[in-house]
Amino acid sequence: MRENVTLSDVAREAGVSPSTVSRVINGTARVDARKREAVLRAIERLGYRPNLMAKGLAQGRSLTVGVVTQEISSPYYGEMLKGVEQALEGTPYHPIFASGHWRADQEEAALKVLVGRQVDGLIVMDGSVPAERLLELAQSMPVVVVGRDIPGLCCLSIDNLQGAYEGTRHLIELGHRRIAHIAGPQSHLDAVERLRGYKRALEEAGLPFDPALVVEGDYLEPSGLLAVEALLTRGALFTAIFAANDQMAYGANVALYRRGIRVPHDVSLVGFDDLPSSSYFTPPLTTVRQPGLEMGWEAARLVLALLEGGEYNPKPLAARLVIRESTALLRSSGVRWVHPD
Amino acid sequence: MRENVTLSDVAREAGVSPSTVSRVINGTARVDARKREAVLRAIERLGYRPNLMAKGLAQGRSLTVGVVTQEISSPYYGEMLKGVEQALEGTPYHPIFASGHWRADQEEAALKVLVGRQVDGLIVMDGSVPAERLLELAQSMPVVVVGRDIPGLCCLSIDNLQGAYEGTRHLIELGHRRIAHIAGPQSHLDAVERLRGYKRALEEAGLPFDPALVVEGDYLEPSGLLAVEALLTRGALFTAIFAANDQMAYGANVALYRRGIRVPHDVSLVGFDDLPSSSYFTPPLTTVRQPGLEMGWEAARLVLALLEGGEYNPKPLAARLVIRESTALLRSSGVRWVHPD
DNA sequence: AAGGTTCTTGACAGCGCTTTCAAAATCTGT
DNA sequence: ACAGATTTTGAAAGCGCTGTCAAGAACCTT
Repeated sequence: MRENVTLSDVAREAGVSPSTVSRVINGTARVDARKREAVLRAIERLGYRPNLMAKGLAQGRSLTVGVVTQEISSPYYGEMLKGVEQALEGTPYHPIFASGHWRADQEEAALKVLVGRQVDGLIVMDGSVPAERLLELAQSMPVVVVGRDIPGLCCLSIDNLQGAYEGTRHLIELGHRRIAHIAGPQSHLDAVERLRGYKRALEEAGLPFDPALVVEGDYLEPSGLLAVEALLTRGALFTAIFAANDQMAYGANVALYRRGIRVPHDVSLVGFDDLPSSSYFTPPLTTVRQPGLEMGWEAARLVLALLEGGEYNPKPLAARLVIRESTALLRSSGVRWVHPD
Repeated sequence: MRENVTLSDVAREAGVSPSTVSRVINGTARVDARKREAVLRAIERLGYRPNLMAKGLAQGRSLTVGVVTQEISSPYYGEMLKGVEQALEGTPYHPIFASGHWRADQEEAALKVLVGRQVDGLIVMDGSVPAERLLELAQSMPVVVVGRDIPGLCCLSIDNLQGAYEGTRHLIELGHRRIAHIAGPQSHLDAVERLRGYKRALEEAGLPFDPALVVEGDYLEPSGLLAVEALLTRGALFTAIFAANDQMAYGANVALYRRGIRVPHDVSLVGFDDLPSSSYFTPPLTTVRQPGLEMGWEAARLVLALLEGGEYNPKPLAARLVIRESTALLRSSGVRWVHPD
């Protein structure tokens, strides 16, 4: 097992030409059975492993697909990445990740890194790179976008408005009339869609929209906590909260816990995403499930299809309400309004 | 902005030789100021981006470091990966990930993929690839191992025994005498160390070790839930639980919640890891913090150092108890033993 | 101004693999 | 057994870049 066994070493060992070795490895052409055997044995004996970089250079492709996420450690992206990884398993392709950290400039940097590494295809998750930039990239390689809708590009996203609508609607059906909303950053399309879904459900139920009941967060836990604090100190009256994602719902829950406000006894809480940990939350969180793993999977199958020039119709992905234990009927016996201190 | 601008294109455009272009790009030798300018302008004008695969082939290195995790979507590894990513930022290296899914064969497959992609260095997190295999790999490239101790290799790990000892100790100091332990899979060294830490704390306090109080889980939430169920149905008496990781603590908490057993009022709970979500758990979880991000960071700095042939003394990383709200003094007024139904 | 140094530069040979292309080997049919 | 059709095979030219090497330019020195 020497240092760097190359294809030529194998060729010499097997007594054939490098071309032949290449052919048996890739199955690109018929090769006499005896020679094939000899080659395989030589490969075995030498412990040969093809150099993918050389192969990539020669073929003009790298057998990698670039994935731009916002934050690799976020549980939400974690699921998607896992989906991508799974979908690519068994194919010659391998994912390579880069994070945009929710900032357009960092996203652009991530794209540059991936392009420089000659990725053959690209999956872009959320983010705020200009659409034109993505369209430009799409001219030279397959690009699929998750979580945004860009005309002219393969996009994969759920109906955020519909999901938020259902989450809010669930609360209304439980009898809640004053429902607070912890919104996501309004610079993100999905966040504004969720806010719209919330409004629509209210409207349809004939409930007034009260701006004092919505606070904007940044999709991270602390902002959920802060949002509830804000709501409480400004004296807002509410019996339920619809958070634009699970992480903010977690934060909200802690704030409520600190005030001795019990979920769902005093206040019902619904999130959005259904992170893996949400079913182990206490109480298990009612939430609008966003199929992260499936989205990652479908995105990857899609680039693969584009790469091979084939067709692939991604399964429609829908947000779906998952009712667990953080929501309950509004207590009939007189509403106990939550108030500051 | 043409399709594939190569270095020679730039050379032609700037009226110099390819070598010169290479030199100004890499700063490998002095170049006349005027020519340098011309080259830079040409690069700009043509929108040239170096092909890293070609560069890699020519230099015999890929500028990538391979990272073997067990599960890319796990919050614990998420933190470590983020650390690696951060540490590599600004260097010419980029991480490339592959998951072992807690199975030796898959880990081996992951290693093969990474080696085939010519990674220049390797970070292996936990797992059960045989030590000899890693030693063998270490002969041809820098290898750093996180979470295991392998003589002859750069290893990074915390003192699991000490951490578990402190977690258990904390419970004892709060007055608890009957402390259950949800252990990790005993096939993993860290899990057995944590069990040992638990035992040592007990022993030191003169408390008996009761095998009926320990249940083995698999580090995932459901197993924590099941463990508590098991404990409860077998009639075990306990006032506190020390779980070998946070995820199992989450599961345990749900099981307790379902039975109407309140944390920390009735039972105190401590976890291990301090996942990002643990401080937003309800109640915020007391846990033994394992500095995932720092571990990832240090591991990456370490391979970098090995790669450059430099020296790097990683900061010592210690597990440290983080006291939050899931643990409380044993209620003095008569212990209310928890029992099945 | 000539000889000696030191810099700057371009030609060229790879890195390990793929992929024509045409020669060599094998197989047809008669 | 032989011309012709059909494989199977190896030589060779890249893929885009780096790095050695020796030639040429620029600088000294006396």
